[in-house]
Amino acid sequence: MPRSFLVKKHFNSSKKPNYSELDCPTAFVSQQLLKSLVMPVIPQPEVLSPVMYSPITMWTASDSPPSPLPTDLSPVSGYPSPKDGHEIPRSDEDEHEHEHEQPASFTFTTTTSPSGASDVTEKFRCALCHKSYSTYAGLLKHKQLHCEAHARKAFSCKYCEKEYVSLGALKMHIRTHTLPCVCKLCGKAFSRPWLLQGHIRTHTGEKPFSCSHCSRAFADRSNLRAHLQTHSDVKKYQCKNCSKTFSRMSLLHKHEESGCCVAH
DNA sequence: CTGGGGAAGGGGCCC
DNA sequence: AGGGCCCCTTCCCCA
Repeated sequence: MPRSFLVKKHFNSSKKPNYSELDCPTAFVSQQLLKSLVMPVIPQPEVLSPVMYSPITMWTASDSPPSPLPTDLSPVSGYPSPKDGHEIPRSDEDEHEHEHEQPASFTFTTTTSPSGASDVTEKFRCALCHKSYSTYAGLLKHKQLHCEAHARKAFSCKYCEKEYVSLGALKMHIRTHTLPCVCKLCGKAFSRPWLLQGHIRTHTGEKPFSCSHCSRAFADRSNLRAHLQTHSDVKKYQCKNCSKTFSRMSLLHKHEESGCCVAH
C-alpha cells in the first residue's frame, strides 16, 4: 500500500516544493506565524454531515448482515433499522421504546422455579458472555460498551473495509479518507492537525528536535530518534540469519529482501 | 547497493 | 468523547 495514497496531492507530486522561497533560517517559528499558516479547518459539508458516519454497520453476534445493504446512505434511509437486527446507538427515548421489542440478538428467558411456577424475573441474556439483564436497555448498554464490540470489530468504514472496536477509532480512521486539514501554502491535505503542523515545518524550515551528539536538527521527533541510532554503537535491528545489525527496521527488511535470509 | 534523512500514515494512550 | 501527543513504521530520495 503506498504510504501516501490517502493524501490529496494538489500539485505535481514528482516535484518537490521550492522550499528555498520559504526557507526560514531560524529554527523557531512563532505561534502567530504558525496560526497564520494553518488554514482554518473548514470541514467540507460532507465532513460535517451526519451522513459521514451513517454507513457504520454494526452486526450483532447472532445476526447476519441484512440484504441487500441500502445503496442510498442518506442519514435517514441509510441507517439500518433495528428491526433488521442492527444495533445502532440510540437515545434513551429509543431505548425505552425498544425495551418492549424482542430483537433477534439476545436470549429472552423465563426461569421456572422448582415448584413449576413461572418466575417473575425475565432476563435479557447476552448471547456472547451469558450475562443477564433485567431490561433490554441494560443488555444493549452492556453489548455496546463491552462485550460485542470486542468480540467483533463492530464499526466499519464506508470508504474501505477496515473495522474498529470503537466509534472514536473509526472516526479517527475516517479522517484519513476525508483529510480535513489542508495546508494553506500548497493545498496538501492531512488527516490530523499535527500532521499538518509537521508538514508546515517543511515550508518554514523549523527543526525543533536537535541531536545532542551532533549539530543536526530535525523537524520530526521520530526522525531524530532514527538519527540517534546512527550514533549508537549497538544497532537496534539484527538479522536473524547473519547477525548483522541495522539502525532501522526498514534497512533490515531491505537486507532480508536482498537475499540474506530465506524468503518465508 | 547501502545507509541515512525527510516526510508522512496511523494506532494507542493520556488528559 | 475528542484532541493532542507519542511512538512506530513505511516509503522515497539522495549521497
